[in-house]
Amino acid sequence: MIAEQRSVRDLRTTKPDKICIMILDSETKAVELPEHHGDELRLWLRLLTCTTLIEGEVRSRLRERFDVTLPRFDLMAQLDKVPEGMTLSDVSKRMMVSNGNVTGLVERLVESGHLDRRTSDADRRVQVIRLTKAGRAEFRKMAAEHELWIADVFGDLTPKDVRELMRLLAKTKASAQKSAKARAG
Amino acid sequence: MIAEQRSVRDLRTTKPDKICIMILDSETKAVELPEHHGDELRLWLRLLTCTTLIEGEVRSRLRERFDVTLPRFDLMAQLDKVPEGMTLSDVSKRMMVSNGNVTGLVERLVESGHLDRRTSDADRRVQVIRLTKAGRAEFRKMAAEHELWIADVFGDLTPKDVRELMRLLAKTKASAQKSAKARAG
DNA sequence: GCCAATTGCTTGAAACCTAAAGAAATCTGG
DNA sequence: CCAGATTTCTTTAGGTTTCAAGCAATTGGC
Repeated sequence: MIAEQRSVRDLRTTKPDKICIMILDSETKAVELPEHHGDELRLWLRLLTCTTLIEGEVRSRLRERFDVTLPRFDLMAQLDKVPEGMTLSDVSKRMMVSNGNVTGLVERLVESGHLDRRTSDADRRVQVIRLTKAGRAEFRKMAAEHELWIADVFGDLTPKDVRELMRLLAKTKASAQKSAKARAG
Repeated sequence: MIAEQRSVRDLRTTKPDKICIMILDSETKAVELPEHHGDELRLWLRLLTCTTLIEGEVRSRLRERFDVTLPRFDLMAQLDKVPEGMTLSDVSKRMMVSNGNVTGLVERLVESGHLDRRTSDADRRVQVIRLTKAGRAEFRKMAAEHELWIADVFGDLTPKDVRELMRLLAKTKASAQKSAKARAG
């Protein structure tokens, strides 16, 4: 079982099982490792730090300026893109959160008048939700500022940096999806 | 109020308020926008997608293999780096979560025998927490597999990709911190 | 038509998280 | 020394989140 877990893609080409890799990192010092995965781990931690940092910043600003939570904003953002509305399942897939989570979130947003919810005629299991007129207006106001915040957060990156990051993150996403699929499927 | 919010770094050097920027992006098509922030927004969404994807994957595997949650794993990871222990405030700063959050998290980990907690002699407000022997042993086991999962998740990236991502994310982090500080400070 | 599997959503329990307020200990400038 | 500010941690209230279990509607095979 563990042996299977260890068949990491990195090592597929190396045949023996006990190879030691000698790494000379001029910036720090020489390190010797049986398997060299430290870089990926550091990369992951840095990715996580960036996201957490920015997410916290956006969360604070949304609360300060509009007294709204990030999940609500995200849900409204999804709906803004599709005026004819979407099902709860669609939302949960797009937001990458659990189904039960969306139920509660939608409940509160319907309650506050931002969302409109109706049972589908074709399939009575399905709930279609849309932004109300008021909900859409409020979201647009928030979204406009939000875009400026984000631009500011990434303000020190050159256009080239942005393009390069986009490219590398696309590659990362594909790699991660492949890895997730390999485990589950 | 809004006017203040609009002083985005990008635009600081431009004096008039209604400049239109003409951007010729050879890869896509010419676009004309009063302010060009769409790229940053897309970048942010992609960053968030990557992190959410990987985080979900790690969360699943931790639960499956070790029946442990990600926050607990993260907390133990922080403590593993500092054998002599740290204060709750240290932990909350490092993990970038609220103070009250750490209180509950630590409570449960002390309960389950993974953590050891004691009041500091020098300052009786301070609680110092450390991994117990059992806690450390269990963490090391989890960490070893975790490192392989992460290597697998980033498996399709070349070493050069990894280096470049590290560099760009470092720049992103610095930019985001500067932006956050400018708002708060 | 009928039964089983699937799909869409809801519910409930436990954990996680934040912001804000509060309690206790310590520090600091008279 | 001592009152006020600060620091450290806990508590509280309100949400968010996941997972698992469950219900209801639909679909597909026979």
